[in-house]
Amino acid sequence: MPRHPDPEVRDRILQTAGRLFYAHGIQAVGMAQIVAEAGCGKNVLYRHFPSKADLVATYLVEFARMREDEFDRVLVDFEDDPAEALVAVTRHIAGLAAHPRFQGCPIRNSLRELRTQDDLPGRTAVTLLADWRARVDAVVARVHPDDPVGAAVLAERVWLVHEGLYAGTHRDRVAAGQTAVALVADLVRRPREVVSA
Amino acid sequence: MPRHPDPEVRDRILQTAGRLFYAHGIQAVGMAQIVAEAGCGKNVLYRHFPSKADLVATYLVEFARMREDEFDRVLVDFEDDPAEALVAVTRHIAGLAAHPRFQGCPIRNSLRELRTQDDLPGRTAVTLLADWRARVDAVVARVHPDDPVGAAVLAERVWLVHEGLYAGTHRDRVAAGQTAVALVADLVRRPREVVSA
DNA sequence: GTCTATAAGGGGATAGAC
DNA sequence: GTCTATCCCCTTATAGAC
Repeated sequence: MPRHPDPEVRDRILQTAGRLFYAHGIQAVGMAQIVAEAGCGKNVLYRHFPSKADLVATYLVEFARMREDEFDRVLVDFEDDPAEALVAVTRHIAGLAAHPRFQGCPIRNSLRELRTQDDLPGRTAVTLLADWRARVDAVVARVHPDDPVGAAVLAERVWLVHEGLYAGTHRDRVAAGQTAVALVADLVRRPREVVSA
Repeated sequence: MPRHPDPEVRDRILQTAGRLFYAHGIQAVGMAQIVAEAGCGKNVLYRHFPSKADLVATYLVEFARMREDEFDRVLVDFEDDPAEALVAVTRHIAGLAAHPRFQGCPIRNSLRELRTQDDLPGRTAVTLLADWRARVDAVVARVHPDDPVGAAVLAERVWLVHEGLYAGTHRDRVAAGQTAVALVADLVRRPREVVSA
């Protein structure tokens, strides 16, 4: 029971909210439940986050930051082999999907759940997803440094596979992960197809 | 203004509910809104559907029935060419995804939105998705009639691509559809890869 | 003052009663 | 068809402990 302003409580609120939002969905979790599980007063929550929309947006930003850190940690081992880096990133996602409590991609989930792209969470999700896509594109570009068209085709294909893996509604997510890794490895190692018209 | 039980009103309720559920999400649409837009009394709705869970489950079943009919209409043109049939099915999904009001797959959306697989909508969605998967598997099996392993690999890959396409969170769903069609065509026409261990 | 805890306001949810 | 009952939502405001 700290009596002085506690900078730690904000992190605890955010962590609790993130865990609940991810596990049960954003709309299914109320502010009262977050307060109860975070063990703080409702006043404190609203002091740090003026509204639920702010809390959701912060949750998405925080998740994206953590995911990009993981992304960087995976990439650092494959700096001189972008093709293998792409496979490794896919394998990393497959590892997430294999977790029993995996519930898909929080950013895509929020877009599917909230629908609107006009409010703060919607705009945040669209921006974060575009940033993430740009990162994947950057890696793919290094696979085909002299072939921008081939790189664009490959990026779109890899992204599509990642979308499928992040969907997370497979009957067997482990098998889906292995399939995604094999498929990306297949795509990335073969010379690119002839693109018609 | 019919005074007797109107068998037509059930369809109107179901159609209205389906349109609203798909457009805005299941949790975001209330029974009052459905009643208002269907132009019937609340008691009529609850006479046909005892609870919202029943209405949602019926909505999912009805959608699956319509989608399987579309599936059959596409397949009938490619009875002797299962590989092209698979590409055609993918192209059909791509056409759906290209629609400006496309919101992904209702069945997958309900699983993502509601999370639980224990209640009636959850069980219904899981069953319908398994049925749909079985249909895709049946077509893929005819592509490699003498190679069950290759067929299983191909089915898993095609399903993964379809999952990605149905996710519907792409920045450009038309491009994603073209990519999916090209990718499935690529997968289905090449001899299968050597599967390691 | 800052924390926790609780209550209230305004709205909308599902469901049922008339 | 309307109207009501009961509950939960987000949000704000109040009451009391340190």
